[in-house]
Amino acid sequence: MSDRSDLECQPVEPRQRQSAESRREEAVEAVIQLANEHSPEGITTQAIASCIGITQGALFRHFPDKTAIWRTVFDWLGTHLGRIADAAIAYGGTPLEMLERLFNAQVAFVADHPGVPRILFHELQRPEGSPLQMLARNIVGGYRERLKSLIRQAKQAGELPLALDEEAAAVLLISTVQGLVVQSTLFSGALDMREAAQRIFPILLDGFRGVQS
Amino acid sequence: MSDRSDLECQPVEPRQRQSAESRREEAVEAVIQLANEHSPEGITTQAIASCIGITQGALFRHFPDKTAIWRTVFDWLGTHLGRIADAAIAYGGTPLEMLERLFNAQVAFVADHPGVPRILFHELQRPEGSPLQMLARNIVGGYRERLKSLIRQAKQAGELPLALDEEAAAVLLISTVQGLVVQSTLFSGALDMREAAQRIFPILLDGFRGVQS
DNA sequence: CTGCTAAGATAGTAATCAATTACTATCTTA
DNA sequence: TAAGATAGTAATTGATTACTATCTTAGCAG
Repeated sequence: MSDRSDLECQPVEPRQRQSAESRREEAVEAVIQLANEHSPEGITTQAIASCIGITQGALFRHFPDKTAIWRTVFDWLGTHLGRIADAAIAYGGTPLEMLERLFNAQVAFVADHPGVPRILFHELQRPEGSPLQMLARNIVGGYRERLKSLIRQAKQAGELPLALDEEAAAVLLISTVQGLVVQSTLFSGALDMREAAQRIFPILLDGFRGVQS
Repeated sequence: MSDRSDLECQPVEPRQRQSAESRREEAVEAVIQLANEHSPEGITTQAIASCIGITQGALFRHFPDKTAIWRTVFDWLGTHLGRIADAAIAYGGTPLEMLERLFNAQVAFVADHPGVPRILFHELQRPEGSPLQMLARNIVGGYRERLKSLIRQAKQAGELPLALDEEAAAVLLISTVQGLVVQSTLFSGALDMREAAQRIFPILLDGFRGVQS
């Protein structure tokens, strides 16, 4: 809030002429990277431009609007997160194995891109029904439906008790990802998120199985 | 992002002269209320001033700086959250009863002030060690230590297994509060946060108790 | 009734924001 | 090789940001 160091990004590249498509992809990466240190509302077009090594005005050669940049970012997030989930489920195994694999895959992705949950949850938390919020809702909601489906399959396979609240369990898994980000900063990044996930997931799984009374 | 409706707050009061102390308290309430719709980085001094019914310049009669406003907000949060935790623990009962009461008290507070987790977690997620981040770390870290202490007591009382990972369990409880905020927006506020907490907490508790093998 | 003080209004400031302009460099291709 | 398309720069726009200087007046002590 005070330093204003401009070395937030490395445009140290040899400054070459790039295609519009390439620049759009670079812009998306820049936004996700900038989200590690700044709130979405604090990410400026100047910062994005500096991050990819072009001037601020040149950014508007590739995007008609700043909101268009955010739309592209959300599209990118939607497809990538969906692809990760597809891969984790397509690998097969028991429903509970798929559930754990999906959870670990999401944790690994967030560990590589810590700004992602910030982007999604920021847009989710605002009341107004902006188009961006609909995209965020679809992404997180879709992830939640996949989780619920796996939990339902685990029930049918006898891996989880039928009395388990599917919706509550799914939301618990989602919020755990966000919780891991908080934990990693609370521990000053001393603990790897993937390692912390290994400690937390068994507790959640026991909770899903319930108490054998 | 586009409407710019100024009716974010209601300064409909009869516009009376107030003491500086009173205005400072109003400013804190205004910030916490504005955090329901905006990210902390998006809360402007103009919005705060409009919210309490004075001009933007008049705000700087009571605060030397904008960071001073945030310091006051964090102080307010620290004392209030600490007071809530003290009350929940002082009420007595078994460690597990105190744990559930503390959890419910925090959920009730967050349900009344949805912007609070946003403020705390926003400051936690940024890497630089700003003075505000130290305050946020103390608040959340202190809450985590209280949770760990209760879990430890529950272990000694035989209410929880000794093998339980205290740290992971405490962080899981903290992130659940944040998860409840996400859930309430994902459900379009159709579900009360307090009610959702009643569904999620038993799952967590079962997870803490572990699987009786 | 009279000053004095502090709360607030009014009206500025420089800096930064998103966005647009006029213009230039570079690549492609007819 | 010349023409058009594309990617880029530099400068500037009006709006908004945090912050400040000057003026006004409410409210209280004497």
